[in-house]
Amino acid sequence: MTSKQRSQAVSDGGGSSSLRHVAQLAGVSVATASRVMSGSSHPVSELTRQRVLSAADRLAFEPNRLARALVTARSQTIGVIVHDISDPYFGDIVKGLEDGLEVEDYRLFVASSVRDPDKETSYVRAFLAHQVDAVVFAASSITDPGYIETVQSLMRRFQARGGVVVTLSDHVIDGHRVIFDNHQAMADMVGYLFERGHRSIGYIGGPSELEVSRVRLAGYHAAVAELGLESGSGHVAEGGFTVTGGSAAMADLLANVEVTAVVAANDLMAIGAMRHLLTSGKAVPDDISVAGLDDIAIAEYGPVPLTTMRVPTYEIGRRGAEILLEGLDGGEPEDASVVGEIIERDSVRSV
Amino acid sequence: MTSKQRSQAVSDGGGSSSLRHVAQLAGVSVATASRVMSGSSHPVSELTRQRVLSAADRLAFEPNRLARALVTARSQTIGVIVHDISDPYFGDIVKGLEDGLEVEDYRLFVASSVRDPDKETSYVRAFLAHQVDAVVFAASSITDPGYIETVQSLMRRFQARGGVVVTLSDHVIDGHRVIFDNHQAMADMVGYLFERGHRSIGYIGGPSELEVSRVRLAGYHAAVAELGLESGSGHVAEGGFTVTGGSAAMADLLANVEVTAVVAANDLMAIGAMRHLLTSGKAVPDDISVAGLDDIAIAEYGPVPLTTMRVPTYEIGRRGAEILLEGLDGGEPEDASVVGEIIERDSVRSV
DNA sequence: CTAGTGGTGGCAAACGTTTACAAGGCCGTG
DNA sequence: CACGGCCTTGTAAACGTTTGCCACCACTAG
Repeated sequence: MTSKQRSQAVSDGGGSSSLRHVAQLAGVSVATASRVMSGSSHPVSELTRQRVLSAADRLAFEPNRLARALVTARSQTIGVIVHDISDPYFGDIVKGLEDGLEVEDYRLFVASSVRDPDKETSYVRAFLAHQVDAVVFAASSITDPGYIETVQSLMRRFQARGGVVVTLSDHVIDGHRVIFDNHQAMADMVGYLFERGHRSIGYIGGPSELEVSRVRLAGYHAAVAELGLESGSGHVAEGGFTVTGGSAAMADLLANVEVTAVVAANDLMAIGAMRHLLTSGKAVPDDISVAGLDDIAIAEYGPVPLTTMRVPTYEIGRRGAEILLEGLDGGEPEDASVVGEIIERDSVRSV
Repeated sequence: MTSKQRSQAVSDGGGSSSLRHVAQLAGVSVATASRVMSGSSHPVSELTRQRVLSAADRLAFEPNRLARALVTARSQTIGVIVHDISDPYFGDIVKGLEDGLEVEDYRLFVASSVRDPDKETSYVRAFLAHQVDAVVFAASSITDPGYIETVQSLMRRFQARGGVVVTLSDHVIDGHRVIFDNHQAMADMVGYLFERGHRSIGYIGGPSELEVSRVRLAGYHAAVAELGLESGSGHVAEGGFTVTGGSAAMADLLANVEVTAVVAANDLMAIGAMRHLLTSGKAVPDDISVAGLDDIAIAEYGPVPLTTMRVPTYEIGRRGAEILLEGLDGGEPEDASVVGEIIERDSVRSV
């Protein structure tokens, strides 16, 4: 035994031990130790198996996943891109992913792009460098030509060498998808208001740079047209996807047209709209009804409990995980589709 | 050139390329290629540097971080344990960590323990197996003896081999800390109510299994004693850390004692308390003032905008990142400390 | 003209695994 | 008694990097 070997053998209580130490202690070859620790299908006698196991136990051996990944070309890690992890919308999705992936022992890298194309591509690159087995885009596309081209090509190469990619929101990249139909959701919400007797329905839209804003607005227009409702450019106002954006847009709307109901592109804006209404002396829903879309946590506890449509974020994550696992297994999973549900609370009344 | 080599050289547009391909294309050794790609201090002539760079570019070479980590013993990854990533409280912290770590190019593993000791230890083990450079406990301790012992010993070994550990919430593990003084925060909030003229202040507490509940309750008691306020067992009620928990506790409190103000262990419970008050015909703040603690997003937009104390979650993450970086650099960073700030909104009035 | 020096480059080992291949022992069968 | 085969184990190469050590070259100085 060289002095180097001795010092390692003695490191029992200190640093991390390798398969070599386990093998040594058990009196077998590294190969054999590997076979029992990795659950290989290669047969090992019960006696030696026990010896290895107890040696591993005594050394508190934990296999080095990096080394394993290097040879198996499977890292058991997955990269997730979100817009912003502090946004519960994405938090829920990530949670769903986590739960769905847990059984298979995958670890998640999470990165917030804050909608910056450069950041996002750099994160994607980093994921690839870390040899993730899959990357999931939880957030919808950024509409930047350079970004799209780069990520597109990166992902193609990735897929060519066996990588799996799944998108959880409207995205241009090709990969497996779980789809929430924002167009239909908004149209349904307008339909719901129509059924409650509303005939003049205003729309408070989000920033047009975001794919999801456009899709939801299109859903509103489609429903209005189909139902033959009043509409004109005065019926729609835009603002940022925030409470203050919603307030401002509500003010614009009020200045132009008379409506009995308003639907907002998301709940935050709906809450802003309510606040503006309330502070300017109008009652919700008695004077004007307000509906949102998303069903974020705040929705239930706002100034007036908000009627909205729940988008099943957690479930989106779960389904994403299923698809991902199937893809990783070499299967060709079908895209999943997920539907919303209108949550009736107090901000809409029948007329 | 063997056929194997050819097929790899040709894989230009397909799979990922290794340093060997780059070296080959540039007509240099792998060692030299490595030196330019890794920014080694070993000198390389400008000419060959350019040759390597352009070869790397043509092959879209991206170094394999796993292989690098194996030899350098630095993975550039960090494991983060939270209670629940869909909880914006933790989302904010993680965001802060992300932002603080971005410049140094670290990747984050995130895992939600959902306060399950077994899950949490298994995640910690997994992080170690993936050779993270640091682990951060964003969530406070789970009070389970077996859990504590296991994690304690795991972390000691980890630190012994150079790993960095930082805790962002009351935690028993030793490591670097960023501290938010929950005791003081609650005492300050009681003091604030006192200054507003309140002399009979009720307390709505969270589940006693959680360290943070106990600490905040202790802060309340300390302040009440120091200020010489009315108090008795009737003045405090407990419930889950949720809106419904807050409602129920509020009902209990009302049954036992008369108060002019109530402070809740967190904002969710404060909102629950307000809802109970409002639905049972009492006005907030005219009949009873309500204060919370945390300043979650909902706080501002609740039934009545909530007066509360902001705990600077994002900043906690940022500071955690700084400490972590310093520790990784071999330094001995001091613990950081972070303070709250009372946010005055509409739920408290002076009497 | 030779020896020393400094700047570049390559060889090969190492990190901790997995796994193809081969080899040894033992048993049963012919 | 010899041979084939199965069961178990070991040997060594491989994954893609980094890095210690050495070698080479061109200069410069004596």
